[in-house]
Amino acid sequence: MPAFQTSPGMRDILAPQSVRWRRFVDVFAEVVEAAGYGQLITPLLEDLGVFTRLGESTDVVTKEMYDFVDKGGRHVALRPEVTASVCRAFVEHHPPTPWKTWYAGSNFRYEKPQRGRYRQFDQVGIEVLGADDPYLDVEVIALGWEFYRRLGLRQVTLRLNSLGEPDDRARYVTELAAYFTAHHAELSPESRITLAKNPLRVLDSKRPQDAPVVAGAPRIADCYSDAAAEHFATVQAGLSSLAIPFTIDTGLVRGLDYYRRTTFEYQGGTLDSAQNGLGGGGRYDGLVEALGGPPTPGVGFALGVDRTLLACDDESVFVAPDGATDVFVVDTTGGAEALTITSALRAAGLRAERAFDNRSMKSQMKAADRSGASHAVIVGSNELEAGAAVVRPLRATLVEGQPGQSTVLRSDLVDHLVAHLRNSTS
RNA sequence: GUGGCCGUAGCUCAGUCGGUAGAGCGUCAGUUUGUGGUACUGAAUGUCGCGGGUUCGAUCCCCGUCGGUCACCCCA
Repeated sequence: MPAFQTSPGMRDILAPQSVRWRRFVDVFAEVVEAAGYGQLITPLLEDLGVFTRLGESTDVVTKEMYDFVDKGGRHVALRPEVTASVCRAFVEHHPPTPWKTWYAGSNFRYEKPQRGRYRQFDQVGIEVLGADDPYLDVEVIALGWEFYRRLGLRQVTLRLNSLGEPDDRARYVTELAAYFTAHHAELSPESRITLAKNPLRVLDSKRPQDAPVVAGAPRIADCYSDAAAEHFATVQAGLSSLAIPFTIDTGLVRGLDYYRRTTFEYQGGTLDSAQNGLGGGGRYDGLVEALGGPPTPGVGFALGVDRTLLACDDESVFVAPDGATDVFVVDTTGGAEALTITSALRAAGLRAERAFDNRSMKSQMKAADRSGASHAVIVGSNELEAGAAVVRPLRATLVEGQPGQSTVLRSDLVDHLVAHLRNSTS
């Protein structure tokens, strides 16, 4: 057993999985940059206060934060999400609005790890600050939808809700609290505790015991102001005009309690219900203000990389691209030839590999085969003397009695291979 | 944080009614010595998660611990 291993809920991601990981971010960047979003890179570490502004009733802030006092006496924390950092950056740099940003990176939450739930986990997301337009909500939701489509995911569903204006929401929470208090005895013990902290979250309960009470609860829709109702109607109409299917879920209450108006969540159809939330987001306000800025509306989402990748696995979609090399250089004369040949091939833009430790011809050929290279370049003592090399196709030699290999002068080798590979790939 | 299940070679797992352990895959090397996908032969690798207890003796029983997993919770 190794003396050290990764901390709970944290892990190493090796190739080829890491390749897929990077591709994932690349695809996301392609989708959102096509819509004019610019990447924002923020520190993993922020002043604790940046995150406590997220709200007192969220476990993410109150119980799950990695916080500590640094050597300078500052109370800092590893970010549990990045929306707060985006708002902090907005206040710090006051960019022109609407400010459209995207990000990708790790977040930290001290939770009990499970599959699809890690203490260090990655998210990609977008945030737009400074615009109130319902069509912006539609754009944001549509970009997430388009991203899943680009990955190849088919079984994603979109759940949508509106929490109304802050006043509506406050009024609703009061009504809800009164209702649940009246049905206190019917609630599960866990939900009673939740009720005291945040009545909205009781709607999220997955315990069967709570189902009847939750089903009879007042609806947020009845509390909408005219403005909120109109905003929500426009969002729905916009999604419909883009042919993006959604279902209204009045029980959809996002975890962080800064949301108002539109909230949404993408769910994976193949995942178990406990971990089926692929990503989600919504409209929020008050956050920029809480961080010392002017009143500024915001909207955005964050998508979990792990869960989305799990969903991709279930649908056998977005498989890791193979890092196949083009040419594998076999050198049985000591390795110096392989050094110069691979170097020249790489300079010419080809992916070239070689063997080390002066292994046997057979061993090197095996490695060449495994590398996925389409051609092997073979240099033995004969070739070395003749100033040449053997070029052997590795994938086409299945034909009986046709080795198909040729001897090429070293001076022509690179050009020969470049021409050859261009032909076979196009 | 609470509860259930699990923890044996790099990977997937078998096994010992308690006497320190195996398979497949993978890796490496060979199969008359300059050429890869199949086949054959052979080899290496495990403190049987860790600590303690019971026992003449534990990988197998008991306790604890750590890690994983599932549910709750939370959320991505």
